[in-house]
Amino acid sequence: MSKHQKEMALLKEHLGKHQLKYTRQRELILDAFLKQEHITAEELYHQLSRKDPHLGLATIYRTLNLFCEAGLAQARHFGTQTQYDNVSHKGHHDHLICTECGKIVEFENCDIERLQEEVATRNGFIIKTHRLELYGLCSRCQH
Amino acid sequence: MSKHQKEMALLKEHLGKHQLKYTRQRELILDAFLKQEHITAEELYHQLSRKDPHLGLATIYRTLNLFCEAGLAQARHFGTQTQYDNVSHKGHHDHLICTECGKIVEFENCDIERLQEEVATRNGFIIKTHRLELYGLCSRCQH
DNA sequence: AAGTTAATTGAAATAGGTTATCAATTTCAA
DNA sequence: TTGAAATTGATAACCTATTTCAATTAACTT
Repeated sequence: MSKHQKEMALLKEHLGKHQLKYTRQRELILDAFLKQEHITAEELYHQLSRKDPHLGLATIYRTLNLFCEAGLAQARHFGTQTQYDNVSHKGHHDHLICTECGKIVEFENCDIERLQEEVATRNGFIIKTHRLELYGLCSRCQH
Repeated sequence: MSKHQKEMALLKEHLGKHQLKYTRQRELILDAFLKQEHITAEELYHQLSRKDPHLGLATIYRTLNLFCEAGLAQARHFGTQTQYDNVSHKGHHDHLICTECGKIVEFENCDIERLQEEVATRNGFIIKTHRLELYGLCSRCQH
């Protein structure tokens, strides 16, 4: 009895619609992925290589991209790497970043998100995800 | 007599503070960069290779990164490439990006910016710059 | 239950964008 | 003008992500 019934059902639905197969690897990767809020392919690869040393990195990438198409994950390019966000973890958060010391504070602001929706609607867009980063100096670095 | 006195002054100030030198290449790249609203290193390379065939791609990358440090440019990762935004282009603008066709709509929203300031203040930060990107589907790609 | 077909996998090669290396050149201060 | 230090161009190296391909596996058929 898996903990992720809903997500697994979603995945199976997507697989069925596209003549894709439900494999041991996809199940393994799904379980590991859903425990995270966001993760890179590389990190997931290392986590899983303990359980199954033969699982290839290419399979991780292929499967994470599959999750994106199935609506379970969302890719976000952050620096040089791609973060795969777990969509079922609804608390999306934004970042305050100190350019001096690198400190990162996460925050969430409903008012900002509402205004974002307004802007999108006004331009005919439907937002699937977003990124907001505020760069500046934290209290300790202001001198 | 360059058109970009202000930006050039900013660059020279940064160079002076960091024991860096003002070179012919940096001047060339600055002039070309400031004519754009945003551009990739590759694109800039091709534009400039007509004027100066010996200008190397590595120099473009180095210089664009320098501009980021000097506060003239801002890097934005889109897909596999990096867009360098011209900060001096009137009023900072944010982006609505279609994940399907790549269409980019620029917008500005004072209310969002005000809320950002509030969040920063609440966390003891002083914002120097920010980045807001909304990803989704444009009106034409919603089917 | 065995056979068939098409999707999937792992390993390695490849791709694409960006950065590091290094000898030669250029800037800038003395 | 000279000399130390930064910069450049060419290319190699790097890193992340995708493609290739033969072997394997899932799922449908009989």
